[in-house]
Amino acid sequence: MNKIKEILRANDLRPTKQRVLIGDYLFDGIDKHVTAESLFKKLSNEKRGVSLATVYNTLHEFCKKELLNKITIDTDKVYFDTNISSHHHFFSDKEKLLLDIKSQDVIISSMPAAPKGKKIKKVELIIHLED
Amino acid sequence: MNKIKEILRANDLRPTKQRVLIGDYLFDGIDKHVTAESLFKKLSNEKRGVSLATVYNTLHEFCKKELLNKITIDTDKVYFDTNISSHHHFFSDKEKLLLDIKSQDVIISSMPAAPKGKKIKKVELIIHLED
DNA sequence: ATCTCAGTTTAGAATTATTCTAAAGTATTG
DNA sequence: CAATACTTTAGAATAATTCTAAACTGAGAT
Repeated sequence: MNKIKEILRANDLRPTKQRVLIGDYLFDGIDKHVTAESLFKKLSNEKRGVSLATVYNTLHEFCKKELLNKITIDTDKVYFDTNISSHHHFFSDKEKLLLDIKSQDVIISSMPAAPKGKKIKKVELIIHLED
Repeated sequence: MNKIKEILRANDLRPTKQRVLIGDYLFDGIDKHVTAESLFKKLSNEKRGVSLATVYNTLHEFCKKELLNKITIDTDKVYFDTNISSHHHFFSDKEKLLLDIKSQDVIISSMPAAPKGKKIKKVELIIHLED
């Protein structure tokens, strides 16, 4: 029994070869930050490849199903985080390196109310680093 | 005496027509969020225009001199904030609307230490909104 | 004022992540 | 197995930004 296939079916996504390949890599139990490009390169080594378009499609589908967390911190690349529990990030602008912050390490003790007619979807704290 | 020229000179930037025009608009006392494109359009109405390349150059120079705050919240546009005091933002992903949060409305009572060899450059809290 | 030159502006080309398109392939259901 | 709706894919299209190299200009020296 392939865990990924279960997950895909549970989310109304057909377990195609490509999705299983991508899912197997992303959800192997180790938290990861990937970009479309990094994931594409990683999987190009596999015998059966996946096209870049499919990598994009799949990342977006996984995001929509909340299997991945999209992080837009940098203008020229979108990061996807396999850790979907609430947590924040360090980001080194120079190396374009994204690091997790343990959730207990940040305490936000006061937050504004959302503007009228809006709800809070997500709170994202980014600590930019320099040398 | 033109205030912008003073500011430019104080920051080792020659007070060219274009920089003065841009500075006059940006630093008129009213906090603003602009993108290169929005600023370019705004200034195109003026009699003497400014090229898009110059808008980009100038925004980056102003950022480097810390006259502006760069906000990268969205993959496809960079925002520049004329309010350089420490504060946070709401962002509506749907309308791509950026709103200031009054600095006293957010209290971060616990923060992690920076990783070894790094310093904290900037702390950015973004509250994503939905309807 | 005029000259000189480093600093600046500019149009247009180049770059690059991402999205789109439409044709070919495939999983699922009956 | 056949029908069909969902997927994948290569390559084109898009769009913000950066680059390039030529023309222009501000500021100090003469």
